[in-house]
Amino acid sequence: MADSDPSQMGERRRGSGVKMVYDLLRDEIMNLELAPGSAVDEVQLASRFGMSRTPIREALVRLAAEGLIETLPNRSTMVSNIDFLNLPAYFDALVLMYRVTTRLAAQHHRGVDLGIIRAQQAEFSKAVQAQDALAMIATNAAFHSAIAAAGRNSYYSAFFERLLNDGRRMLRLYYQSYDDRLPPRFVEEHEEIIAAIEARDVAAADRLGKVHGEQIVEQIGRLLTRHEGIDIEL
Amino acid sequence: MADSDPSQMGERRRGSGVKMVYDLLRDEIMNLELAPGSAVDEVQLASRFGMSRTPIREALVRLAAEGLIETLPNRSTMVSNIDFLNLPAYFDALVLMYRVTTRLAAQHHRGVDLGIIRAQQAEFSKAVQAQDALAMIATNAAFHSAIAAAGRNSYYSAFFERLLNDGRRMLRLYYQSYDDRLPPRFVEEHEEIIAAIEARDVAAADRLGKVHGEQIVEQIGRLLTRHEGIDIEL
DNA sequence: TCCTGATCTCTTGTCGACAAGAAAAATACA
DNA sequence: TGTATTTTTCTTGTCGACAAGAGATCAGGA
Repeated sequence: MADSDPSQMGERRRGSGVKMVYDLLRDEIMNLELAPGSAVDEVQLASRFGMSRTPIREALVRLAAEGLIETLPNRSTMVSNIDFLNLPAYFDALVLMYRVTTRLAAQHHRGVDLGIIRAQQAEFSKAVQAQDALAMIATNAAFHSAIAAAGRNSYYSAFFERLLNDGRRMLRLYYQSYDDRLPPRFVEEHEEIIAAIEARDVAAADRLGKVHGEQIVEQIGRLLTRHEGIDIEL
Repeated sequence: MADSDPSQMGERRRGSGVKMVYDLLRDEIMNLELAPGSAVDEVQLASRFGMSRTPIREALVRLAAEGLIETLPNRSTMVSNIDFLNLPAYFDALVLMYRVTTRLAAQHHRGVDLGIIRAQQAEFSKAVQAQDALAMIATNAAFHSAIAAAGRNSYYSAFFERLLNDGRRMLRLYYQSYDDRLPPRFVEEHEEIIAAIEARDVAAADRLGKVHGEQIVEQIGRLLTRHEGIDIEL
């Protein structure tokens, strides 16, 4: 909330400014520190970061390309609202990508991948024990991102990553209202997923990915909407 | 190829410049009028479009966000190369999205959708008869985009659209070297797909989407790489 | 000839200033 | 008091200029 961050005010390397602004705003938006619908002012950001509007603008253009902010021509820029109308569609896509990425990881993972996945799972487990909702959401996403990376399909990875990021805001909203408790079952399910991947058991990976995804959908979606559930054989 | 387009040089509405540059460059890149690897110069574009570098830059940032151009820091900007290494991954994703979008269209399409889809199919058929490869690629993509839109899942639509756009460059390359002939079978398959959607036959839509996707993969992929083929039940 | 270092050139990255567009505020008028 | 119209204000969109980085070129020495 400080007007400016002194540690960032010194000499900056040319080109680093946009990335810094982009990363920071992205985090603030996804963690709901910047509320959906709240205004994003270029000059304000410029003075906050001690730079001109040009690099700020570039960061905003990138955020807009990802759908995280919206611009009203000539008028204003604001943080995108969370689209609850499309929630069933979102859940369909999410569950399918859970399945596909887990399945591909079982097929294509190599030596280093399991170590990375296990490290993310350790982080996730730690966050669950600490009841830290923000960390749970972030580490859960990182865990599944690592699995997607092991699947060696950059198209799926990119799409999945985007879905997870979109979901972070909704999940945050959910956990905010339910007091940060999350069933330890998720931790166990993660372990089962890891085992299936390690055993290269594609069918099990697929099934576990589906169950795990639907688990989360159940938790969040039941209250908000009737979920249809696509039933597709891969 | 003209240095500048006089019809576009008059008074422009504020904000329309970026869109125009973005759309045009996007088209030129996807139609291979701008070769992969070729340089993209900001000042050159600025003089070509009769505007300053700022709006050009914004358009380029957006193209970069979509992966259509790549930026070497402080040095240069160029049209992205086509990634032939990831072709199997690309085909997997493409076939899956063919299936998913066709299937969802069979489930969720409404009155207006079929008309739009049929219109696109008519365009496609016309392009095939005219042996116009560029038009075939574009109208085929539009046909499947229309189907995806009828499926009412914006996450899938956006992802699929992106895959189709990525594919346009590869397809163009392919047809360039094979003298623009394309089996009329594709037209028939499109008809079958429309019929399945209209009949709300989800299983048939799924199967036809898969077959149709694999058909295209076969045509293009066989020469370039061994295709693995994901076999997943939806 | 080949390596090393300085200089040059070319493109991008950043800046401050100004203009345009749209909403909000203020004013005029019945 | 209510409404139409003008003015103000606030934010974004665009511009031209300058600086920095990184390769390319060139000069000098072995």
